[in-house]
Amino acid sequence: MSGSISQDQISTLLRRNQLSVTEGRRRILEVFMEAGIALSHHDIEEKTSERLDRVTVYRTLQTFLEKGIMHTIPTTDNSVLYALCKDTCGDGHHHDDHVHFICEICGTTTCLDGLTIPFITLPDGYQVSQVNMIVNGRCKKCAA
Amino acid sequence: MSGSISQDQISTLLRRNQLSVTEGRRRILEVFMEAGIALSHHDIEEKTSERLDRVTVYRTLQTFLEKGIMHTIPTTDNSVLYALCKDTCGDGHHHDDHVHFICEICGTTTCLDGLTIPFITLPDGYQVSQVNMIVNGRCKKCAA
DNA sequence: GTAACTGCAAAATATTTGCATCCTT
DNA sequence: AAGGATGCAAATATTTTGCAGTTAC
Repeated sequence: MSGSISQDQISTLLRRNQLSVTEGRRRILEVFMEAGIALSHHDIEEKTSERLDRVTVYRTLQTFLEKGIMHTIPTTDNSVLYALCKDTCGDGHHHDDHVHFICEICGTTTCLDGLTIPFITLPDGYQVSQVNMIVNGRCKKCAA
Repeated sequence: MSGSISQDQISTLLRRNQLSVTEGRRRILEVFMEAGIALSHHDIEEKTSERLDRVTVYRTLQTFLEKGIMHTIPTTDNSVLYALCKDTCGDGHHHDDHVHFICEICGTTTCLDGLTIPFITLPDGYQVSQVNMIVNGRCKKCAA
């Protein structure tokens, strides 16, 4: 399972974001890549507790959010999930507009940055600077 | 200021949602109607501290979220705001799709339920059941 | 070697729960 | 009168901070 995750990929992602490669950062990225879905802070703590202190998890996630490597996604039950954005991993850049797709069956979260957010017509005089969409539904696998 | 907020309006909203009219619920709705913007839990506590216990604020907000009278809105700094949805106040119904507009200048939050969320094209086979949009920008007043 | 990351301990905050009392209908 | 809402006290949980030791480059 973790064999499919390349350490090179992780190192590259970190370096592209001007971050040193450390145990905490590597481990947290591994967890996200293995999971493939958005995780709560609690989930992450659980999956890293053998190797990382809770405080390191807080600080690392904070760093990742600031760098735009991860994003937070609100849930309907009023909690927050952390998601690794795939295309961000690729190019190390942070985009302003985001579409997150969350599968209601398997929980898979996909960051659809490639998707163009359609123009919406707002009341007269309103100016849009940033749009975030959260799309809930069923992913390809679970739709059938 | 609070003179412009009708107690009738508040009572009606509560009754439409099968909720009894109590001090805590009335006071919290007043605060939101006076403010006109989305508020953090901390804001709400502050504005009600003279009359309500902190625990009542927690329980009342929870109730309002369950009834769909209010919604939570994630912010870019990873915290959560509570917003009273205007059209929900009107008809007492909860809609699945939501568009929230947040003015980056004055903080005014508008729940644009009347707005039709445009169809977005997702990867093959994906099914959409609910969409939430958060639009950041400048409201009419602040755009000029 | 130096700057930055990490773990530990502890403080500060935030949230939940139990229960007795009061209010709404 | 009865069920539910509220306040208070206290238990939990969450998040932040300071500092000393360790690691990455």
